[in-house]
Amino acid sequence: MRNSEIAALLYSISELLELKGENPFKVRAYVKAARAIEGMTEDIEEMAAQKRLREIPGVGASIAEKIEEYLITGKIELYGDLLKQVPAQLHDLMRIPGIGPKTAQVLYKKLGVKSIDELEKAARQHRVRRLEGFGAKKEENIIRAIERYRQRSTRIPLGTALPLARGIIETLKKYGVTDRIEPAGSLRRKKETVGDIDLQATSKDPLTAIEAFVHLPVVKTILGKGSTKATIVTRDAIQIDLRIVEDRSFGTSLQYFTGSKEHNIKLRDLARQKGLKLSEYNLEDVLTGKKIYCSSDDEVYIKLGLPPIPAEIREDTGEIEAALQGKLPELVELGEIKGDFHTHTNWSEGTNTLEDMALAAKYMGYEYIAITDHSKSLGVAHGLNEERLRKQMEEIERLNGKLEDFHIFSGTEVDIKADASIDFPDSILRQCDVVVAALHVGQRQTRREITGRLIAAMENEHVDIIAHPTGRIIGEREGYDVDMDALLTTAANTDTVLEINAYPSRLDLSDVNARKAKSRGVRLTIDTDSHSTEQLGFMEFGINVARRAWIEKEDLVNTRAVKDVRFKD
DNA sequence: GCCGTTTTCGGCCCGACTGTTTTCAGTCG
Repeated sequence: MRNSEIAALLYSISELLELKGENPFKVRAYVKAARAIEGMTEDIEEMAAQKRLREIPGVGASIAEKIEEYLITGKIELYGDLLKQVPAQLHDLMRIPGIGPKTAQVLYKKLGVKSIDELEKAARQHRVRRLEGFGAKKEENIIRAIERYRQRSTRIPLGTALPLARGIIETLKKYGVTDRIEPAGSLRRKKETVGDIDLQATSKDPLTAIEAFVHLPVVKTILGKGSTKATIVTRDAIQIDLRIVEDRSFGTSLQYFTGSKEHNIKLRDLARQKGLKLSEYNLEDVLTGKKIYCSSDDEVYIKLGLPPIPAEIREDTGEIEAALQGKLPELVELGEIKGDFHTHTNWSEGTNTLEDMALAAKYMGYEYIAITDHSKSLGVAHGLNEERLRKQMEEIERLNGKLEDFHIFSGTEVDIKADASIDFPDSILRQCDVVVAALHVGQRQTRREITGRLIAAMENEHVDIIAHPTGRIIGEREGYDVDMDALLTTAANTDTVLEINAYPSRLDLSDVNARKAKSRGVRLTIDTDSHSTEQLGFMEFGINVARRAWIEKEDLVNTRAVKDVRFKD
Protein backbone atom coordinates (compact mmCIF):
# COMPACT_ATOMS: atom_id res chain seq x y z
CA MET A 1 0.00 0.00 0.00
CA ARG A 2 1.22 3.48 -0.82
CA ASN A 3 -1.23 5.33 1.45
CA SER A 4 1.39 6.68 3.85
CA GLU A 5 3.64 7.69 0.98
CA ILE A 6 0.88 9.77 -0.59
CA ALA A 7 -0.19 11.20 2.76
CA ALA A 8 3.42 12.32 3.40
CA LEU A 9 3.49 14.07 0.05
CA LEU A 10 0.23 15.90 0.76
CA TYR A 11 1.59 16.99 4.15
CA SER A 12 4.69 18.37 2.41
CA ILE A 13 2.58 20.27 -0.07
CA SER A 14 0.53 21.80 2.74
CA GLU A 15 3.72 22.90 4.54
CA LEU A 16 5.03 24.59 1.42
CA LEU A 17 1.68 26.26 0.74
CA GLU A 18 1.62 27.47 4.32
CA LEU A 19 5.10 28.96 4.00
CA LYS A 20 4.06 30.66 0.80
CA GLY A 21 1.30 32.35 2.76
CA GLU A 22 -1.43 30.62 0.80
CA ASN A 23 -5.04 30.72 1.94
CA PRO A 24 -4.99 28.92 5.32
CA PHE A 25 -8.09 26.96 4.39
CA LYS A 26 -6.35 25.59 1.37
CA VAL A 27 -3.42 24.59 3.59
CA ARG A 28 -5.80 22.84 5.93
CA ALA A 29 -7.54 21.09 3.04
CA TYR A 30 -4.29 19.29 2.18
CA VAL A 31 -3.70 18.35 5.79
CA LYS A 32 -7.24 17.02 6.09
CA ALA A 33 -6.88 14.90 2.98
CA ALA A 34 -3.49 13.61 4.16
CA ARG A 35 -4.88 12.64 7.54
CA ALA A 36 -7.82 10.83 6.00
CA ILE A 37 -5.58 8.85 3.66
CA GLU A 38 -3.11 8.04 6.42
CA GLY A 39 -5.83 6.64 8.63
CA MET A 40 -7.83 4.58 6.17
CA THR A 41 -7.40 0.87 5.64
CA GLU A 42 -8.38 0.68 2.01
CA ASP A 43 -5.60 0.67 -0.57
CA ILE A 44 -5.48 4.07 -2.25
CA GLU A 45 -4.17 2.60 -5.51
CA GLU A 46 -7.21 0.38 -5.73
CA MET A 47 -9.51 3.28 -5.00
CA ALA A 48 -7.78 5.31 -7.71
CA ALA A 49 -8.15 2.48 -10.20
CA GLN A 50 -11.87 2.36 -9.45
CA LYS A 51 -12.16 6.16 -9.74
CA ARG A 52 -13.32 6.32 -6.14
CA LEU A 53 -10.78 8.75 -4.72
CA ARG A 54 -13.39 11.43 -4.13
CA GLU A 55 -15.18 9.18 -1.69
CA ILE A 56 -12.36 9.91 0.74
CA PRO A 57 -13.53 12.72 3.02
CA GLY A 58 -11.51 15.84 2.28
CA VAL A 59 -10.49 14.71 -1.20
CA GLY A 60 -12.14 16.74 -3.94
CA ALA A 61 -11.55 17.14 -7.65
CA SER A 62 -8.21 18.89 -7.32
CA ILE A 63 -6.51 16.62 -4.78
CA ALA A 64 -7.90 13.50 -6.48
CA GLU A 65 -6.31 14.66 -9.70
CA LYS A 66 -2.96 15.16 -7.99
CA ILE A 67 -3.06 11.71 -6.44
CA GLU A 68 -3.78 10.20 -9.86
CA GLU A 69 -0.98 12.26 -11.37
CA TYR A 70 1.38 10.89 -8.75
CA LEU A 71 0.32 7.28 -9.20
CA ILE A 72 0.75 7.51 -12.97
CA THR A 73 3.80 9.75 -13.42
CA GLY A 74 5.52 9.31 -10.06
CA LYS A 75 5.46 13.02 -9.31
CA ILE A 76 3.21 16.01 -8.76
CA GLU A 77 3.92 19.10 -10.80
CA LEU A 78 2.62 21.47 -8.12
CA TYR A 79 5.01 19.98 -5.57
CA GLY A 80 8.01 20.51 -7.85
CA ASP A 81 6.97 24.08 -8.56
CA LEU A 82 6.57 24.84 -4.87
CA LEU A 83 10.00 23.44 -4.08
CA LYS A 84 11.48 25.84 -6.60
CA GLN A 85 9.88 28.77 -4.75
CA VAL A 86 10.35 27.79 -1.10
CA PRO A 87 13.05 25.60 0.46
CA ALA A 88 11.32 22.69 2.20
CA GLN A 89 13.75 23.06 5.07
CA LEU A 90 12.26 26.46 5.94
CA HIS A 91 9.35 24.76 7.66
CA ASP A 92 11.75 23.83 10.49
CA LEU A 93 11.71 27.46 11.62
CA MET A 94 8.07 27.07 12.53
CA ARG A 95 9.06 24.61 15.22
CA ILE A 96 10.19 27.62 17.24
CA PRO A 97 7.25 28.93 19.28
CA GLY A 98 6.33 32.39 18.10
CA ILE A 99 7.40 31.81 14.52
CA GLY A 100 4.63 31.11 12.08
CA PRO A 101 4.54 31.05 8.30
CA LYS A 102 4.60 34.83 7.86
CA THR A 103 7.60 35.36 10.09
CA ALA A 104 9.49 32.45 8.55
CA GLN A 105 8.90 33.80 5.07
CA VAL A 106 10.10 37.31 5.99
CA LEU A 107 13.22 35.94 7.68
CA TYR A 108 14.01 33.93 4.58
CA LYS A 109 13.33 36.70 2.08
CA LYS A 110 15.04 39.53 3.93
CA LEU A 111 17.85 37.71 5.70
CA GLY A 112 18.22 34.50 3.72
CA VAL A 113 17.63 32.52 6.93
CA LYS A 114 16.65 28.89 6.22
CA SER A 115 17.45 26.97 9.40
CA ILE A 116 17.18 27.36 13.17
CA ASP A 117 20.98 27.69 13.40
CA GLU A 118 21.02 30.50 10.86
CA LEU A 119 18.15 32.23 12.63
CA GLU A 120 19.92 32.11 15.97
CA LYS A 121 23.05 33.59 14.40
CA ALA A 122 21.08 36.40 12.74
CA ALA A 123 19.26 37.19 15.99
CA ARG A 124 22.45 37.26 18.04
CA GLN A 125 24.00 39.62 15.48
CA HIS A 126 20.95 41.90 15.94
CA ARG A 127 20.03 41.62 12.29
CA VAL A 128 16.46 40.58 13.12
CA ARG A 129 15.45 43.65 15.13
CA ARG A 130 16.14 45.90 12.15
CA LEU A 131 13.45 44.26 10.03
CA GLU A 132 10.17 46.07 9.58
CA GLY A 133 7.59 44.87 12.04
CA PHE A 134 10.27 43.38 14.30
CA GLY A 135 11.91 44.92 17.34
CA ALA A 136 14.42 44.25 20.08
CA LYS A 137 11.89 42.40 22.17
CA LYS A 138 10.85 40.07 19.41
CA GLU A 139 14.50 39.33 18.67
CA GLU A 140 15.17 38.46 22.28
CA ASN A 141 12.10 36.26 22.39
CA ILE A 142 13.34 34.37 19.35
CA ILE A 143 16.72 33.74 21.00
CA ARG A 144 15.07 32.55 24.20
CA ALA A 145 12.60 30.38 22.31
CA ILE A 146 15.46 28.72 20.41
CA GLU A 147 17.34 28.09 23.67
CA ARG A 148 14.27 26.54 25.23
CA TYR A 149 13.60 24.51 22.09
CA ARG A 150 17.13 23.07 22.23
CA GLN A 151 17.00 22.01 25.86
CA ARG A 152 13.40 20.91 25.88
CA SER A 153 12.99 17.24 26.55
CA THR A 154 11.49 14.96 23.96
CA ARG A 155 7.92 13.81 24.29
CA ILE A 156 7.08 12.07 27.55
CA PRO A 157 5.76 8.50 27.56
CA LEU A 158 2.24 8.26 29.00
CA GLY A 159 3.61 5.66 31.42
CA THR A 160 5.65 8.46 33.01
CA ALA A 161 3.22 11.34 32.63
CA LEU A 162 0.10 9.67 33.98
CA PRO A 163 1.49 8.64 37.41
CA LEU A 164 3.15 12.05 37.77
CA ALA A 165 -0.10 13.88 36.99
CA ARG A 166 -2.05 11.66 39.38
CA GLY A 167 0.45 12.31 42.13
CA ILE A 168 0.14 16.06 41.70
CA ILE A 169 -3.65 15.91 41.60
CA GLU A 170 -3.68 13.85 44.79
CA THR A 171 -1.38 16.30 46.54
CA LEU A 172 -3.36 19.39 45.56
CA LYS A 173 -6.55 17.67 46.68
CA LYS A 174 -4.92 16.78 49.98
CA TYR A 175 -3.89 20.39 50.51
CA GLY A 176 -7.56 21.28 49.95
CA VAL A 177 -6.66 24.14 47.61
CA THR A 178 -8.63 22.91 44.62
CA ASP A 179 -12.20 21.67 44.31
CA ARG A 180 -12.49 19.85 41.01
CA ILE A 181 -9.26 18.96 39.27
CA GLU A 182 -8.76 16.94 36.09
CA PRO A 183 -6.04 16.31 33.54
CA ALA A 184 -6.76 17.78 30.09
CA GLY A 185 -4.91 17.77 26.77
CA SER A 186 -3.29 14.75 25.18
CA LEU A 187 -2.82 13.23 28.63
CA ARG A 188 -6.58 12.99 29.03
CA ARG A 189 -6.84 11.58 25.51
CA LYS A 190 -4.24 9.00 26.67
CA LYS A 191 -1.91 9.47 23.75
CA GLU A 192 1.13 7.18 23.96
CA THR A 193 3.38 10.18 24.50
CA VAL A 194 2.52 13.71 25.61
CA GLY A 195 4.35 16.99 25.08
CA ASP A 196 3.45 18.42 28.45
CA ILE A 197 0.92 17.89 31.24
CA ASP A 198 -2.22 20.04 31.35
CA LEU A 199 -4.27 20.22 34.50
CA GLN A 200 -7.52 22.10 34.97
CA ALA A 201 -9.09 22.93 38.30
CA THR A 202 -11.66 25.02 40.09
CA SER A 203 -10.88 26.70 43.36
CA LYS A 204 -12.48 29.06 45.86
CA ASP A 205 -9.06 30.59 46.30
CA PRO A 206 -7.19 30.49 42.97
CA LEU A 207 -4.16 32.43 44.24
CA THR A 208 -3.51 29.95 47.02
CA ALA A 209 -3.99 27.04 44.62
CA ILE A 210 -1.44 28.54 42.23
CA GLU A 211 1.02 29.13 45.09
CA ALA A 212 0.64 25.55 46.29
CA PHE A 213 1.19 24.28 42.77
CA VAL A 214 4.38 26.23 42.05
CA HIS A 215 5.83 25.15 45.40
CA LEU A 216 5.30 21.43 44.95
CA PRO A 217 8.44 19.41 45.72
CA VAL A 218 8.81 18.26 42.10
CA VAL A 219 9.08 21.83 40.81
CA LYS A 220 12.45 22.92 39.50
CA THR A 221 11.59 26.11 37.59
CA ILE A 222 8.54 28.37 37.51
CA LEU A 223 8.07 29.44 33.91
CA GLY A 224 5.05 31.61 34.54
CA LYS A 225 2.63 32.46 37.31
CA GLY A 226 -0.53 34.52 37.04
CA SER A 227 -3.82 34.76 38.86
CA THR A 228 -5.46 31.86 37.00
CA LYS A 229 -2.61 29.97 35.35
CA ALA A 230 0.86 28.76 36.17
CA THR A 231 3.48 26.79 34.30
CA ILE A 232 6.29 24.88 35.96
CA VAL A 233 9.07 22.54 34.89
CA THR A 234 9.82 19.51 37.03
CA ARG A 235 13.25 18.18 37.96
CA ASP A 236 12.78 15.65 35.15
CA ALA A 237 12.28 18.53 32.66
CA ILE A 238 8.56 17.89 32.28
CA GLN A 239 6.40 20.97 31.77
CA ILE A 240 3.13 21.15 33.68
CA ASP A 241 0.38 23.75 33.29
CA LEU A 242 -2.29 24.34 35.88
CA ARG A 243 -5.28 26.40 34.86
CA ILE A 244 -7.93 27.56 37.31
CA VAL A 245 -11.30 28.08 35.64
CA GLU A 246 -14.68 29.35 36.78
CA ASP A 247 -16.85 26.63 38.19
CA ARG A 248 -19.68 27.17 35.71
CA SER A 249 -17.26 26.95 32.75
CA PHE A 250 -15.64 23.72 33.89
CA GLY A 251 -17.37 21.50 31.31
CA THR A 252 -16.81 23.65 28.22
CA SER A 253 -13.30 24.45 29.35
CA LEU A 254 -12.39 20.80 29.90
CA GLN A 255 -13.88 19.93 26.53
CA TYR A 256 -11.85 22.67 24.89
CA PHE A 257 -8.53 21.96 26.59
CA THR A 258 -8.83 18.22 26.06
CA GLY A 259 -8.86 18.71 22.29
CA SER A 260 -7.73 17.53 19.92
CA LYS A 261 -7.56 20.73 17.97
CA GLU A 262 -8.99 19.03 14.88
CA HIS A 263 -11.82 17.51 16.90
CA ASN A 264 -12.66 20.92 18.37
CA ILE A 265 -12.72 22.59 14.97
CA LYS A 266 -15.23 20.09 13.69
CA LEU A 267 -17.31 20.18 16.85
CA ARG A 268 -17.52 23.97 16.82
CA ASP A 269 -18.50 23.88 13.19
CA LEU A 270 -21.27 21.46 14.08
CA ALA A 271 -22.40 23.78 16.89
CA ARG A 272 -22.52 26.67 14.45
CA GLN A 273 -24.75 24.68 12.12
CA LYS A 274 -27.14 24.27 15.04
CA GLY A 275 -27.14 28.02 15.73
CA LEU A 276 -24.86 27.67 18.75
CA LYS A 277 -21.44 29.08 19.44
CA LEU A 278 -19.10 26.89 21.46
CA SER A 279 -16.20 28.44 23.31
CA GLU A 280 -14.14 27.46 26.32
CA TYR A 281 -16.45 29.62 28.47
CA ASN A 282 -19.90 28.46 27.44
CA LEU A 283 -22.27 27.41 24.74
CA GLU A 284 -24.17 30.40 23.37
CA ASP A 285 -27.38 30.53 21.41
CA VAL A 286 -26.43 32.89 18.59
CA LEU A 287 -29.96 34.22 18.04
CA THR A 288 -31.03 34.86 21.62
CA GLY A 289 -27.58 35.35 23.14
CA LYS A 290 -28.58 32.95 25.88
CA LYS A 291 -25.59 31.27 27.49
CA ILE A 292 -25.62 27.59 28.36
CA TYR A 293 -23.20 26.25 30.98
CA CYS A 294 -22.08 22.64 31.29
CA SER A 295 -20.74 21.00 34.42
CA SER A 296 -18.90 18.23 32.53
CA ASP A 297 -17.54 17.82 29.05
CA ASP A 298 -19.99 14.97 28.48
CA GLU A 299 -22.73 17.51 28.98
CA VAL A 300 -21.30 19.67 26.19
CA TYR A 301 -21.87 16.81 23.75
CA ILE A 302 -25.34 16.16 25.08
CA LYS A 303 -26.30 19.84 24.74
CA LEU A 304 -25.12 19.61 21.13
CA GLY A 305 -27.46 16.69 20.58
CA LEU A 306 -24.70 14.07 20.55
CA PRO A 307 -23.91 11.11 22.76
CA PRO A 308 -20.79 11.83 24.84
CA ILE A 309 -17.63 11.08 22.87
CA PRO A 310 -14.91 9.42 25.00
CA ALA A 311 -11.79 11.60 25.28
CA GLU A 312 -9.54 8.86 23.85
CA ILE A 313 -11.09 9.04 20.40
CA ARG A 314 -11.41 12.82 20.03
CA GLU A 315 -9.01 13.00 17.10
CA ASP A 316 -11.35 13.85 14.20
CA THR A 317 -10.95 10.44 12.67
CA GLY A 318 -14.65 9.83 12.22
CA GLU A 319 -15.87 10.01 15.83
CA ILE A 320 -18.14 13.02 15.31
CA GLU A 321 -19.75 11.44 12.26
CA ALA A 322 -20.20 8.21 14.22
CA ALA A 323 -21.77 10.11 17.11
CA LEU A 324 -24.19 11.84 14.73
CA GLN A 325 -25.27 8.47 13.37
CA GLY A 326 -25.50 6.92 16.81
CA LYS A 327 -22.72 4.53 15.89
CA LEU A 328 -20.10 5.34 18.49
CA PRO A 329 -18.23 2.22 19.62
CA GLU A 330 -18.66 0.97 23.17
CA LEU A 331 -14.99 1.19 24.07
CA VAL A 332 -13.54 -1.64 26.10
CA GLU A 333 -13.01 -0.97 29.79
CA LEU A 334 -10.40 -2.23 32.21
CA GLY A 335 -13.04 -4.05 34.23
CA GLU A 336 -13.94 -6.19 31.21
CA ILE A 337 -10.50 -7.80 31.06
CA LYS A 338 -10.59 -11.36 32.35
CA GLY A 339 -7.01 -12.49 31.89
CA ASP A 340 -3.51 -11.91 30.59
CA PHE A 341 -1.92 -14.12 27.95
CA HIS A 342 1.69 -12.93 28.09
CA THR A 343 3.58 -13.03 31.39
CA HIS A 344 6.95 -14.17 32.71
CA THR A 345 8.09 -15.83 35.93
CA ASN A 346 11.41 -16.54 37.59
CA TRP A 347 11.63 -19.64 35.40
CA SER A 348 13.04 -17.29 32.75
CA GLU A 349 13.73 -13.59 33.31
CA GLY A 350 10.78 -12.67 35.56
CA THR A 351 11.18 -11.97 39.27
CA ASN A 352 8.18 -13.76 40.77
CA THR A 353 7.16 -17.36 41.06
CA LEU A 354 4.42 -19.04 39.09
CA GLU A 355 2.19 -19.09 42.14
CA ASP A 356 2.84 -15.40 42.91
CA MET A 357 1.85 -14.42 39.40
CA ALA A 358 -1.29 -16.54 39.47
CA LEU A 359 -2.40 -15.25 42.86
CA ALA A 360 -1.74 -11.64 41.88
CA ALA A 361 -3.83 -12.09 38.72
CA LYS A 362 -6.61 -13.73 40.71
CA TYR A 363 -6.50 -10.90 43.22
CA MET A 364 -6.97 -8.44 40.33
CA GLY A 365 -10.25 -10.16 39.56
CA TYR A 366 -9.03 -12.14 36.58
CA GLU A 367 -10.24 -15.64 35.74
CA TYR A 368 -6.99 -16.78 34.18
CA ILE A 369 -3.40 -16.07 33.29
CA ALA A 370 -1.07 -17.62 30.75
CA ILE A 371 2.52 -18.19 31.76
CA THR A 372 4.66 -17.62 28.71
CA ASP A 373 8.33 -17.77 29.62
CA HIS A 374 10.94 -17.40 26.91
CA SER A 375 12.11 -20.32 24.81
CA LYS A 376 15.55 -21.90 24.80
CA SER A 377 17.37 -19.91 22.11
CA LEU A 378 16.91 -16.69 24.03
CA GLY A 379 19.89 -17.35 26.30
CA VAL A 380 19.99 -13.84 27.78
CA ALA A 381 16.53 -14.36 29.20
CA HIS A 382 17.28 -17.87 30.55
CA GLY A 383 14.88 -19.30 28.02
CA LEU A 384 13.39 -22.68 28.87
CA ASN A 385 14.43 -25.79 26.96
CA GLU A 386 11.98 -28.62 26.25
CA GLU A 387 12.89 -30.36 29.50
CA ARG A 388 12.26 -27.32 31.74
CA LEU A 389 9.12 -26.39 29.83
CA ARG A 390 7.69 -29.85 30.58
CA LYS A 391 8.58 -29.44 34.24
CA GLN A 392 6.86 -26.06 34.27
CA MET A 393 3.75 -27.64 32.77
CA GLU A 394 3.70 -30.18 35.59
CA GLU A 395 4.02 -27.40 38.14
CA ILE A 396 1.16 -25.52 36.50
CA GLU A 397 -1.00 -28.63 36.59
CA ARG A 398 -0.27 -29.02 40.27
CA LEU A 399 -1.20 -25.38 40.97
CA ASN A 400 -4.37 -25.64 38.90
CA GLY A 401 -5.44 -28.49 41.16
CA LYS A 402 -5.00 -26.23 44.12
CA LEU A 403 -6.41 -22.89 42.90
CA GLU A 404 -10.10 -22.27 43.07
CA ASP A 405 -12.00 -20.22 40.49
CA PHE A 406 -8.83 -19.51 38.63
CA HIS A 407 -6.97 -21.16 35.78
CA ILE A 408 -3.36 -21.02 34.66
CA PHE A 409 -2.76 -21.68 30.98
CA SER A 410 0.62 -23.18 30.23
CA GLY A 411 2.35 -21.43 27.42
CA THR A 412 5.55 -20.18 25.89
CA GLU A 413 6.83 -17.01 24.30
CA VAL A 414 8.56 -18.90 21.56
CA ASP A 415 11.26 -17.18 19.58
CA ILE A 416 10.91 -16.73 15.83
CA LYS A 417 14.53 -17.28 14.90
CA ALA A 418 16.52 -15.30 12.34
CA ASP A 419 16.09 -18.06 9.74
CA ALA A 420 12.28 -17.92 10.21
CA SER A 421 12.16 -21.23 12.07
CA ILE A 422 10.36 -21.58 15.41
CA ASP A 423 12.42 -22.33 18.49
CA PHE A 424 10.35 -25.39 19.51
CA PRO A 425 9.19 -28.29 17.36
CA ASP A 426 5.46 -28.77 16.76
CA SER A 427 5.46 -31.74 19.14
CA ILE A 428 6.22 -29.35 22.00
CA LEU A 429 4.04 -26.47 20.83
CA ARG A 430 1.10 -28.86 20.64
CA GLN A 431 1.32 -29.46 24.37
CA CYS A 432 1.07 -25.76 25.25
CA ASP A 433 -2.32 -24.19 25.93
CA VAL A 434 -1.15 -20.88 24.50
CA VAL A 435 1.70 -20.25 22.08
CA VAL A 436 2.87 -16.65 21.86
CA ALA A 437 5.43 -16.14 19.11
CA ALA A 438 7.76 -13.17 18.93
CA LEU A 439 10.77 -11.89 17.14
CA HIS A 440 13.76 -10.94 19.29
CA VAL A 441 16.84 -11.45 17.13
CA GLY A 442 17.64 -10.35 13.59
CA GLN A 443 15.64 -7.18 14.00
CA ARG A 444 17.66 -5.39 11.37
CA GLN A 445 16.75 -7.70 8.56
CA THR A 446 15.03 -6.33 5.49
CA ARG A 447 11.33 -5.68 5.37
CA ARG A 448 10.93 -8.74 3.18
CA GLU A 449 12.78 -11.04 5.58
CA ILE A 450 11.09 -9.72 8.74
CA THR A 451 7.64 -9.91 7.20
CA GLY A 452 8.40 -13.40 5.88
CA ARG A 453 9.37 -14.60 9.35
CA LEU A 454 6.20 -13.25 10.94
CA ILE A 455 4.03 -14.71 8.20
CA ALA A 456 5.72 -18.11 8.55
CA ALA A 457 5.01 -18.04 12.28
CA MET A 458 1.35 -17.13 11.76
CA GLU A 459 1.00 -19.95 9.27
CA ASN A 460 2.09 -22.44 11.92
CA GLU A 461 -1.12 -23.99 13.21
CA HIS A 462 0.13 -23.95 16.81
CA VAL A 463 1.04 -20.27 16.98
CA ASP A 464 -1.88 -18.48 18.63
CA ILE A 465 -0.61 -14.95 19.26
CA ILE A 466 2.04 -12.69 17.78
CA ALA A 467 3.54 -10.62 20.60
CA HIS A 468 4.65 -6.98 20.13
CA PRO A 469 4.25 -7.27 16.35
CA THR A 470 6.47 -4.32 15.36
CA GLY A 471 9.11 -4.41 18.12
CA ARG A 472 9.17 -0.69 18.63
CA ILE A 473 10.38 0.79 21.91
CA ILE A 474 8.94 4.25 22.51
CA GLY A 475 11.63 6.92 22.47
CA GLU A 476 14.35 4.37 21.80
CA ARG A 477 13.90 2.54 18.56
CA GLU A 478 11.55 2.40 15.63
CA GLY A 479 9.90 -0.94 15.14
CA TYR A 480 11.46 -3.40 12.76
CA ASP A 481 10.64 -2.92 9.13
CA VAL A 482 7.44 -4.88 8.74
CA ASP A 483 4.83 -4.78 6.02
CA MET A 484 1.84 -4.09 8.27
CA ASP A 485 -0.61 -4.64 5.47
CA ALA A 486 0.71 -8.15 4.76
CA LEU A 487 0.84 -8.88 8.48
CA LEU A 488 -2.82 -7.95 8.98
CA THR A 489 -3.93 -9.89 5.93
CA THR A 490 -2.17 -13.03 7.12
CA ALA A 491 -3.41 -12.61 10.68
CA ALA A 492 -6.97 -12.39 9.39
CA ASN A 493 -6.56 -15.38 7.06
CA THR A 494 -4.90 -17.65 9.64
CA ASP A 495 -7.00 -16.39 12.60
CA THR A 496 -3.83 -15.52 14.46
CA VAL A 497 -4.39 -13.10 17.33
CA LEU A 498 -2.27 -9.94 17.38
CA GLU A 499 -1.15 -8.49 20.66
CA ILE A 500 -1.51 -5.00 22.02
CA ASN A 501 1.49 -5.19 24.31
CA ALA A 502 0.64 -3.06 27.35
CA TYR A 503 4.22 -2.61 28.54
CA PRO A 504 4.41 1.22 28.71
CA SER A 505 7.53 1.50 26.56
CA ARG A 506 6.09 -0.83 23.91
CA LEU A 507 2.36 -0.21 23.35
CA ASP A 508 2.69 -2.38 20.28
CA LEU A 509 0.46 -2.63 18.24
CA SER A 510 0.03 1.14 18.35
CA ASP A 511 -3.41 2.77 18.42
CA VAL A 512 -3.32 3.39 14.66
CA ASN A 513 -2.28 -0.16 13.78
CA ALA A 514 -4.69 -1.72 16.25
CA ARG A 515 -7.55 0.19 14.67
CA LYS A 516 -6.50 -1.02 11.24
CA ALA A 517 -6.32 -4.57 12.58
CA LYS A 518 -9.85 -4.31 13.91
CA SER A 519 -11.16 -3.01 10.60
CA ARG A 520 -9.59 -6.03 8.89
CA GLY A 521 -11.35 -8.39 11.25
CA VAL A 522 -8.17 -9.42 13.06
CA ARG A 523 -8.69 -10.65 16.61
CA LEU A 524 -6.65 -8.90 19.31
CA THR A 525 -5.51 -9.42 22.88
CA ILE A 526 -4.13 -6.94 25.41
CA ASP A 527 -1.25 -8.48 27.36
CA THR A 528 1.17 -6.95 29.82
CA ASP A 529 4.37 -8.92 29.12
CA SER A 530 4.78 -8.70 32.90
CA HIS A 531 8.10 -9.62 34.45
CA SER A 532 6.76 -9.18 37.99
CA THR A 533 3.42 -9.16 39.80
CA GLU A 534 3.32 -5.35 39.93
CA GLN A 535 3.61 -5.14 36.16
CA LEU A 536 0.29 -6.91 35.75
CA GLY A 537 -1.05 -3.41 36.43
CA PHE A 538 0.28 -2.27 33.05
CA MET A 539 -2.99 -3.58 31.63
CA GLU A 540 -4.34 -0.05 32.03
CA PHE A 541 -1.91 1.26 29.41
CA GLY A 542 -2.96 -1.41 26.96
CA ILE A 543 -6.57 -0.45 27.56
CA ASN A 544 -5.67 3.15 26.72
CA VAL A 545 -4.29 2.05 23.35
CA ALA A 546 -7.27 -0.18 22.68
CA ARG A 547 -9.75 2.58 23.45
CA ARG A 548 -7.91 4.99 21.18
CA ALA A 549 -8.15 2.27 18.53
CA TRP A 550 -11.98 2.09 18.88
CA ILE A 551 -11.67 -1.45 20.27
CA GLU A 552 -14.74 -3.01 21.88
CA LYS A 553 -15.04 -5.92 24.24
CA GLU A 554 -15.90 -8.34 21.43
CA ASP A 555 -12.70 -7.55 19.51
CA LEU A 556 -10.51 -9.00 22.25
CA VAL A 557 -9.77 -12.58 23.25
CA ASN A 558 -8.96 -11.78 26.86
CA THR A 559 -12.36 -10.29 27.63
CA ARG A 560 -13.81 -13.79 27.29
CA ALA A 561 -14.67 -15.97 30.23
CA VAL A 562 -12.24 -18.82 30.76
CA LYS A 563 -14.65 -21.38 29.30
CA ASP A 564 -14.99 -19.36 26.09
CA VAL A 565 -11.31 -18.82 25.42
CA ARG A 566 -10.33 -20.37 22.13
CA PHE A 567 -7.55 -19.85 19.67
CA LYS A 568 -7.20 -21.17 16.15
CA ASP A 569 -8.04 -24.84 15.88
C1' DG B 1 -9.18 23.26 -1.69
C1' DC B 2 -13.56 21.38 0.15
C1' DC B 3 -18.37 21.33 0.84
C1' DG B 4 -23.90 21.70 1.11
C1' DT B 5 -31.49 18.84 5.15
C1' DT B 6 -30.76 26.93 4.94
C1' DT B 7 -25.89 27.39 0.39
C1' DT B 8 -22.84 24.99 -6.12
C1' DC B 9 -20.67 30.39 -3.84
C1' DG B 10 -19.08 31.98 0.23
C1' DG B 11 -18.08 30.44 3.87
C1' DC B 12 -14.39 27.68 6.57
C1' DC B 13 -13.68 27.53 15.30
C1' DC B 14 -12.86 30.72 18.89
C1' DG B 15 -10.71 33.74 22.12
C1' DA B 16 -6.48 35.59 24.07
C1' DC B 17 -1.96 37.35 24.00
C1' DT B 18 2.10 39.79 22.24
C1' DG B 19 4.60 43.20 20.07
C1' DT B 20 4.32 46.35 17.14
C1' DT B 21 1.73 49.68 16.35
C1' DT B 22 -1.80 53.97 16.81
C1' DT B 23 -5.94 50.01 15.16
C1' DC B 24 -3.91 45.38 14.01
C1' DA B 25 -1.32 41.24 12.25
C1' DG B 26 0.59 37.10 13.64
C1' DT B 27 0.64 33.29 16.60
C1' DC B 28 -1.00 30.01 19.90
C1' DG B 29 -3.71 26.47 22.14
